[in-house]
Amino acid sequence: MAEPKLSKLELRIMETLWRNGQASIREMQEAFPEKDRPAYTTIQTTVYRLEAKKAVQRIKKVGNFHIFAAAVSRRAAQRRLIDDLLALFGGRSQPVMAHLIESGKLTLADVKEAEKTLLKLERKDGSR
Amino acid sequence: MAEPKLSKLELRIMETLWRNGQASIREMQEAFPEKDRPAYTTIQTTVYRLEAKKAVQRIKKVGNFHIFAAAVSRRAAQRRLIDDLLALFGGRSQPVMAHLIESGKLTLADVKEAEKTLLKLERKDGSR
DNA sequence: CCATAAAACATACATTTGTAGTAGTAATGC
DNA sequence: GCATTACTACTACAAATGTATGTTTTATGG
Repeated sequence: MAEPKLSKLELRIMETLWRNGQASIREMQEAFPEKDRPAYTTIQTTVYRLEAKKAVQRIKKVGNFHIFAAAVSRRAAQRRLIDDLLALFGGRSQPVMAHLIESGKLTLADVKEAEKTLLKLERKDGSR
Repeated sequence: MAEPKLSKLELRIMETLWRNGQASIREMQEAFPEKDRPAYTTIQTTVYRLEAKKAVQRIKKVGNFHIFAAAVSRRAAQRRLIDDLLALFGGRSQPVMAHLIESGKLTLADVKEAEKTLLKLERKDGSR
């Protein structure tokens, strides 16, 4: 259970923690757009679940409210997401790339950047 | 509801249909590795749900069993998956690429290929 | 024809996720 | 010091998903 799987809503909540470093339930709630903002208790329940999954932790109490912080990094969480998706594609990246291009979400700049990173990696680490 | 969202198990079942063109429940079930193969009725229930979602349809009856075929293409289903994932990243591909590289799943060849495709697209379609 | 085997169909149930209400408790404003 | 407000803790519930059992129907082999 290295990286717990996080749901959509859980991820949206984590985003506030990742961005701010820490936050109260109220702050996490208010980070949602006024239109279509879940109830306070909805966020609360979800944060409790995140806590049960060890994805967040309480770091202190200020006044009568608790302050939470992420216990898993954005990187790790995102990595988990992508690995899960990739598994559905039999671990192959190529179809994923193809779809990204198709939907116009992948720019040439993105690709150039990736290429640069890959070349750099290859130089340092032939073992891939 | 252009493209229904398909769950992990549903996708694994669809895979058989996409690959074979058509299949009976029994065939879909037997496509799973003997080790860790869901019960016949599990597949059946899931196929029925796929039918309710209009992702598969019965095309004929042979003997006492039905033959099903996919009613959504693999491409469309995969596209939906990736769009959903991308939404979690604010629609940006870059983080996805970064993670693919990090996990060693994206080869330089994949990137070169993507680049070629992109360049070709750009020439034909400046509106992107 | 009819017993049997296979498949269909209906139903059930646990877990996860999104959603929220309610009751109790703790700060805070005077 | 106490009313009001804000937050916590507990509970509830529906939809989606994975999983399966029980019951009925349909072919099929003799």
